[in-house]
Amino acid sequence: MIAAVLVEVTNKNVDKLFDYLVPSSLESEIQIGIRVEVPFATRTLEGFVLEIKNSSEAKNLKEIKRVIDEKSILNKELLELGKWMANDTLSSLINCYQVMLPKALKAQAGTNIGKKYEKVYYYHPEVEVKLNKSQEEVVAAFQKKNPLSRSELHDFSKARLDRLVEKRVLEERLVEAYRLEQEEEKAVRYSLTVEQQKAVDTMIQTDKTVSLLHGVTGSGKTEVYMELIAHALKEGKQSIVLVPEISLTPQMIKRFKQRFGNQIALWHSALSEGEKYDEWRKMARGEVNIVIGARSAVFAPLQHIGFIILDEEHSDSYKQDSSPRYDTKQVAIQRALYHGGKVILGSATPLLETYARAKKNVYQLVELPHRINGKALPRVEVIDMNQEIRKAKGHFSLPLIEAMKNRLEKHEQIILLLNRRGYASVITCHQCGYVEKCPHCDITLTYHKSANVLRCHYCGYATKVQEVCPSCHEKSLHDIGVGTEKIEEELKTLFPDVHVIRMDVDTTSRKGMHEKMIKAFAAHEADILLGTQIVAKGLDFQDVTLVGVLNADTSLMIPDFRSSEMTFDLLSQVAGRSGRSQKEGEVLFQTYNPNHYAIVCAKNNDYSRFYQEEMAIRKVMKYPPYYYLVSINLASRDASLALLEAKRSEKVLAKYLDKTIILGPSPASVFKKYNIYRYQLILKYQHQDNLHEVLTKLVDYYAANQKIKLELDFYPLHL
DNA sequence: AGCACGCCGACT
DNA sequence: GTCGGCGTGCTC
Repeated sequence: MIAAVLVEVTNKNVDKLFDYLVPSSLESEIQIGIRVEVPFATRTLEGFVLEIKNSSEAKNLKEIKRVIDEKSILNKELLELGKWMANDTLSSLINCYQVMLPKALKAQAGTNIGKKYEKVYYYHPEVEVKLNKSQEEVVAAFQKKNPLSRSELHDFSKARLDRLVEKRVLEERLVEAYRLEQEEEKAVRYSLTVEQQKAVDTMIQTDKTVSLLHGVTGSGKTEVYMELIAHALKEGKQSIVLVPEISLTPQMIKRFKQRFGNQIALWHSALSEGEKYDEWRKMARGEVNIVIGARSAVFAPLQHIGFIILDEEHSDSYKQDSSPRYDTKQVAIQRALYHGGKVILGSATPLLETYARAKKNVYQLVELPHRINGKALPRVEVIDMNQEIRKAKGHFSLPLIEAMKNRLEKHEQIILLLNRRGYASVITCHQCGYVEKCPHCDITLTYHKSANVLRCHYCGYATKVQEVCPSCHEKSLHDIGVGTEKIEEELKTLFPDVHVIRMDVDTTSRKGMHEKMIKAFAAHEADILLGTQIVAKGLDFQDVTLVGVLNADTSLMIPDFRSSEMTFDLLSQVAGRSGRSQKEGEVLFQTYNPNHYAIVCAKNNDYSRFYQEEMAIRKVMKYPPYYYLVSINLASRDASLALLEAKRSEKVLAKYLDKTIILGPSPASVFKKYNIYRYQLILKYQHQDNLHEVLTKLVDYYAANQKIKLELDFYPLHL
């Protein structure tokens, strides 16, 4: 018997099958998808058995050393999914398998993450011995339940139990346990509105694999998801609910537990590797029917998938930013096709591509245009900072200060958003908000201090930094950038007695801090929650009646073709944080671009107009959804070598890709990181049949090159 | 990836 | 004379 093994080494050169002899003693244990230990050159490696056969082309076969697992780790579906992914992203197969598994189950020599065992005591009443009073007390505990775990016998000391074990009245056994206990919540029923019920029915009945659930904030998407899951359960099918990491809060999980009790497994980065291993086994053994998790939960080893739901489907967290750069949506679709299940994409502000597909009837479009409590969305006002800046106190305009005063007097709460995205290296006019854009790519130029130039990191266009603003002719072009600390200081001057919670990457990076701050604010321990992007996401505070965005435009200046879309998403989301309960909410956007469509549409909660405006630009500028993008990065410690190879690649690609627009080479958005320099090529195309073939050749060409690393991204969300 | 093999420069 | 630099090639 011969086994073809894919070894753990993540390198394109060894990303192929190696044949090994299976010693007869191991023949009964070997299965496809199981892990084995094999000799490989001078080392011992782990790998997955992908084929079992009787003959081999290779000679001098070595023997498999050891079989690691009792049962196969990768089932037929996951094995196929990995192959599809490797081909789809042009990354190594072993990498694709590894990314689907918890560390405990990756092929990786040297990791040792074990199962947890718990001591369980069995009571044997048939054993006839004399017991004293204390021992009778212990035995009495077994009246209701037998056996009992050690934790259930917490009241009794080890010594006390040991005596009974000696007498053989009790028997100790070690039983496999899970680190995360299933706690039962009491079931809460939800009733759906007519609109929600209609959405559920449509998504169940449609013959399309993918549905887009487009619902305004507060339209009750979560109840719709739960109803779909319940429907699947009735048919004996399981579901996966994917959420952005940041939304995976205890409150959110609680809602699902209240409805579905202990049928849920969790999957997110805060779990320890041991916990992940346990959750994975619960899924693989069919002990749970629902998996809630972040991106990689899309690989949950469930057997009968009914629904895969992607909440906040526009979130960039669904894109893996290292190899394999898979798109969670594509993986979900692939799995749904295999299982005959369905994919549900939910968002208040769908990704432009998603909405375009729904409009074209590729996806089923389902709209939830109304808030569940029948309340109107909060009133949004745009404050034109061009007018207000002279009267403003620091970063606070008079209308914002007034509104804050008013709310504070009523003891209502305020959220302040400091939009810090794209904060780095952008030159802007502090008088009128002007930013210089690339004439070819329509993205903000990045400031390169050393050469004192502004450069487009898509196409490489460069121009000298101006002294005077071309728009308002004031001499006030500066690097942008305000931090939350500065704003907090200003707040203290404006409102000396007010309690502020500051939430940004710095204050929330410690584990559990994010959660703690949210709790504190919910408990009214502060009047103002000041933070970056993080405050915009899905938080639900009853007493918040004012949301202020200090600088709505900053994200408009991000050097990325999605900057308008990101701004619209952010503003729409943060606006939805105000007036969640009975009190009426109010939202203020401070901006230098009061007439920009992203801001106007967010103010009017008008997704459809935003969609039209943005689509027109995408069409002219040849961006998605009209064109597909591929980003190619060439990285090296040697900057000039990276550039040279990027230029060579560009020539080769230009020769073979006749219908593709090639941009660059240009310095990548993060040009230098960890002393590695990166140049970027961007491909834009609509139809290019040989694209995969040509890029495969390019990948293979650089696979052997130690000095250059080629990174390919077929689904770049950002460039 | 990691390691062996092999071919050229500056040292105890 | 040898130690060690890294370019090349191989791993069932």
